[in-house]
Amino acid sequence: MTKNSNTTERQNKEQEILAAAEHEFLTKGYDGARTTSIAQTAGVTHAMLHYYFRTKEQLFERIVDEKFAQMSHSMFAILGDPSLPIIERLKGGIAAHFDFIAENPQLPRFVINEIVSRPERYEVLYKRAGAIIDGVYKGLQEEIDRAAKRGEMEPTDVRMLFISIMSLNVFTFVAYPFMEPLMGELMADRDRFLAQRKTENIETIIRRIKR
Amino acid sequence: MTKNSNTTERQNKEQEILAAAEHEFLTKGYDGARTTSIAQTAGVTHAMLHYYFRTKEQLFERIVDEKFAQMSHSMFAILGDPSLPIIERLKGGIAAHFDFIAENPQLPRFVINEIVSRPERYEVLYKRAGAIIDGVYKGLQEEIDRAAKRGEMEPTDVRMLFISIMSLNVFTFVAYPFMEPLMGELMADRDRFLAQRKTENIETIIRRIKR
DNA sequence: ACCTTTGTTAACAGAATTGTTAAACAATAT
DNA sequence: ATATTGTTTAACAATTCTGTTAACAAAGGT
Repeated sequence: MTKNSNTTERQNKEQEILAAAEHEFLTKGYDGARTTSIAQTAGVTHAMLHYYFRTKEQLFERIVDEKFAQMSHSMFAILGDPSLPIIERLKGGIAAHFDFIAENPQLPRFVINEIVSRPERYEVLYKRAGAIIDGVYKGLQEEIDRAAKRGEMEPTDVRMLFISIMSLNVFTFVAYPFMEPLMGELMADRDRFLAQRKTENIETIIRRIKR
Repeated sequence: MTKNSNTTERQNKEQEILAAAEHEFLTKGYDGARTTSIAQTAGVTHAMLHYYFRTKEQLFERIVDEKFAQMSHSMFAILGDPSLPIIERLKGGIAAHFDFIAENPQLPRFVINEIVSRPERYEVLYKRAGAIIDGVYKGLQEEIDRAAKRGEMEPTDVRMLFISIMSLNVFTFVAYPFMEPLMGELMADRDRFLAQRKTENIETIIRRIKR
């Protein structure tokens, strides 16, 4: 075997472990996850898992970092395309956010659970994030203020608007397993339901802000 | 000591354990919860906890049963007062639902996590719940259809409407610890923020359904 | 060919956690 | 008073899980 195929194999194993860990942590959380189960899914002995990632904690942090980055990515998606008129921009932003969460449906629940169970850990991270978000959203707030002055839309607090958008988009996925058995045929066809839900969420928000 | 004061003490201990267990399970989940920690919080030895509730599993189920009942209660609150005109009825329903969750802010996250982590367990429960909800909501759907025919509101699918209401109301609390550090002064005064959020959610839904 | 580095395995150690038990203790009824 | 029933405690058993170690294998560089 050449050097190349070897490092590839090594990377493969690392990736296998990471993939298995992602699935395990996202479905069962840190406490419910078992390193032996992750190793088994990845097709390696559990000693190998420790060889590659030292501890469960460190493996978990790799996943957490990735998921926090994705979560922040998803939130920025709401901002939409600044070159579009405000209403179109928001429509696009809501849709992009929805699609992103649709591809990572377990993401919000995982991130929220993690924050709830160990808030201290993320205080530093949050201080920075809060400042960044503050700055970025300020721009949108100003554009909204101008549009409102022109009478194109209701005066609106961006932060409240964002909470509403996230509520509508995120809840659909966070609560999916809870709602699905209660809703009968409505949710039977997942793709159809999600498409309906996306337009519904856009419609709901637009009606809220259009004058 | 009389027989009475004795049974009272016993009930007190049981209640103490249950209260401690509720807090532990709701904040940390089943896997993260520790029976020793519950016992300590309740001020009893951990052997006593086993004496009263046999196993962690059984103690957990006591809490789950209560929380599922509360969750179902909260959802029925959305139905509102049938004697009111439809718009007023919905306003009241949304507010009642919001207030209920506000008093049990950890409830939805707990119930959803439980369903996600062991769906099999609740299949039976769900079959029944699905049928009940189906029947109850059908009445509201008919009233909405009549109001729509009279031109008082948009034609609306009750189930979609319910998902939107739950999204807006529930997300506020599920994501509270996640959003709070990001939102600066907006969420600094919790009571004020919740009051704002409640009227915002009502306004959002009403605008969606009013013609 | 030899040595070093890296990867792999199996067995095991340590810690934490749930659950049990036997015996002491308290309350009550007869 | 005493038997009975229920409650409490402390010690311990059993299991599960994470993390380590020591021996071994493979590969690469010199």
